[in-house]
Amino acid sequence: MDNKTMARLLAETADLMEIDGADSFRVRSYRRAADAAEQTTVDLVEAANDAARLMEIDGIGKSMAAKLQAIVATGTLPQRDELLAKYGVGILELLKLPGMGPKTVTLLWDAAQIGTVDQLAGAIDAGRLKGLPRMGDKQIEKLRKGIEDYRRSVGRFRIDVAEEEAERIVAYLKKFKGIDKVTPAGSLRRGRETIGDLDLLATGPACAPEKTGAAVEYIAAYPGIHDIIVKGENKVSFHVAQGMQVDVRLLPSASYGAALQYFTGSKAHNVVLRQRALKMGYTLNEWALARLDDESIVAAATEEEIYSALKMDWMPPEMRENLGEIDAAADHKLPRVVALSDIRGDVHMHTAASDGRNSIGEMAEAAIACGYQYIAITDHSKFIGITNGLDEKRVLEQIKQVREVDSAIKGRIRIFTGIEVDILADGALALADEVLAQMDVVIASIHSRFDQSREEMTQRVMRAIENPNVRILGHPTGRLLLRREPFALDMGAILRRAAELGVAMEHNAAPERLDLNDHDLRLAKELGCKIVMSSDSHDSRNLGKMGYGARQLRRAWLTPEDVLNTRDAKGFLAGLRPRA
DNA sequence: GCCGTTTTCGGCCCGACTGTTTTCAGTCG
Ligand SMILES: Nc1nc2c(ncn2[C@H]2C[C@H](O)[C@@H](COP(=O)(O)OP(=O)(O)OP(=O)(O)O)O2)c(=O)[nH]1
Ligand SMILES: [Mg+2]
Ligand SMILES: [Mg+2]
Ligand SMILES: [Zn+2]
Repeated sequence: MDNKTMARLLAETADLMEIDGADSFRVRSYRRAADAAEQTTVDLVEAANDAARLMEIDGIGKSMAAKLQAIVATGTLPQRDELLAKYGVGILELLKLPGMGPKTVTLLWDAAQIGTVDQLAGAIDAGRLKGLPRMGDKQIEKLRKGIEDYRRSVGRFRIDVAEEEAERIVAYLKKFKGIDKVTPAGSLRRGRETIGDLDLLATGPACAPEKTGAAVEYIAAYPGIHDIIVKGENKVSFHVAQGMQVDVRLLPSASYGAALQYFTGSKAHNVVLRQRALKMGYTLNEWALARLDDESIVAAATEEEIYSALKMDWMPPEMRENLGEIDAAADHKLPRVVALSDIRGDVHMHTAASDGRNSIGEMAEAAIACGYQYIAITDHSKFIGITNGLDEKRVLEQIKQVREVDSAIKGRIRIFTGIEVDILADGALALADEVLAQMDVVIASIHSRFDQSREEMTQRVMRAIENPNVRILGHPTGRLLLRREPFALDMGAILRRAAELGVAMEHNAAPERLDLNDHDLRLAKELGCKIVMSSDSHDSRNLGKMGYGARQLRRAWLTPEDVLNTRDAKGFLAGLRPRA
């Protein structure tokens, strides 16, 4: 049992309760608890014997704490089991169809004994839906298309992929006279590692009420469109050929701040912010913040004005996940989170000596162009499955080469020696200790045997960081976004020990990794671990591309002090694990 | 079911779009 599974059980229970006709606020509290289980840094299994500790988590009360304890003890939740026995598992998938909500699921179940997607598809083909309440021809066609879209849907997208798509669409939209500004919002603006859809805010005179007709037609004529989902006066939603959904929202320039605030979200942040507005005698929507009594507008043009009228500091979009930022902003206690521009060096990169493309000198020149003060050359160690990994002899040669280039470059940048040494299946390292001891930056990483059990993997990493030469744990979970799951690991135990030893955790900023993720970065900070953000470049052109990584650090509320490579070269080395 | 700068009871965000609704329900952002 783990937090993620517990979150899924609670979310499924919420879905089932809603289909079963439960009170909607009660359903909402289950959804809230599911989100809390997923986002909390408390290990729910560890905390299960302490109800008071569970109840400290926002959204977990007395009753939810007891349910969490039951899940840990038995592996299931009786409520969920009973409802599943009544409706069958297929009902959960049915609810996932676009356009399908709890009311329609209940109708189909009561009136036509439909409880799975396949049964629905069969009923549509057989014409069995005709005559059901609220089931006209258009509604039935909508459901048929819903099944088609669901079966074709590809899920979420990596943020770099989403951003590229967004840039194409933004460029098209901006060409329309009267659309002044197109601002990406939603999870893309918040910097989430994956993006469910693109949310684009269009503002300008052509987006003002009663005047949107031409702009809407122009948007709907975007050449990349596969199909249009909805098209109204104030918004257009469509799929592009690659399957990504795009929501374009049109609002007048005077509402820009309220609109951007709304469309940036997150949903949970919006709901709490709107509740705060109500308590203060205001109402907040995407058009404006207005007084409840005479409906006069208090703020609308900028986000700063909205937050300020709510007696809060403005905060970066990355922090808007309802994880304490509303209270912090109201108390004027928001931390100054780290920015990409704070980064002064990059200490994980490969050269042509192993599987990179460039020489040491080329990497150094590229780093100078990025404005960095130092880099470390960290090629792979010799290991099965690694192209061209360095053995002890080649490592020693490379140390010499690095020192030569470093002195030839005459202080324009500092080049540290280093290695990305493999952690073998038993936790030993792939290079001899005497050699590792001669290098500045020793990153230990796992590139093999991802299938080990949680206990084996935890022991393996523990043994590796106990080696006094290891100064950074590289891409600690090994995940590849949307391709390979993180390996099973007791992250809390690793981070606690790493903090004691002074081993820094890497945030690998390659967009397919972003490892550690935002959640584990928050946990690392809580447990006192230092972080190093690195590009893991295999090509000099990728140096400096750590923007998505910086967004993850900000999502974890990390400040420059938490990130070692915001320091100068001397400070960076001093922040690493002390050498014996 | 959760929660408290009026509350331990009585609230719980707010608007756009679609369909068959003759006055609004359902779904989604
Ligand atoms: N007030 C309010 N705003 C919402 C609600 N649902 C969505 N929003 C706002 C905040 C969201 O960030 C924004 C875009 O909605 P999306 O469904 O696209 O969510 P988001 O982009 O955050 O995540 P995603 O990666 O697309 O799954 O719209 C809601 O129920 N109430
Ligand atoms: Mg979105
Ligand atoms: Mg959206
Ligand atoms: Zn690696």
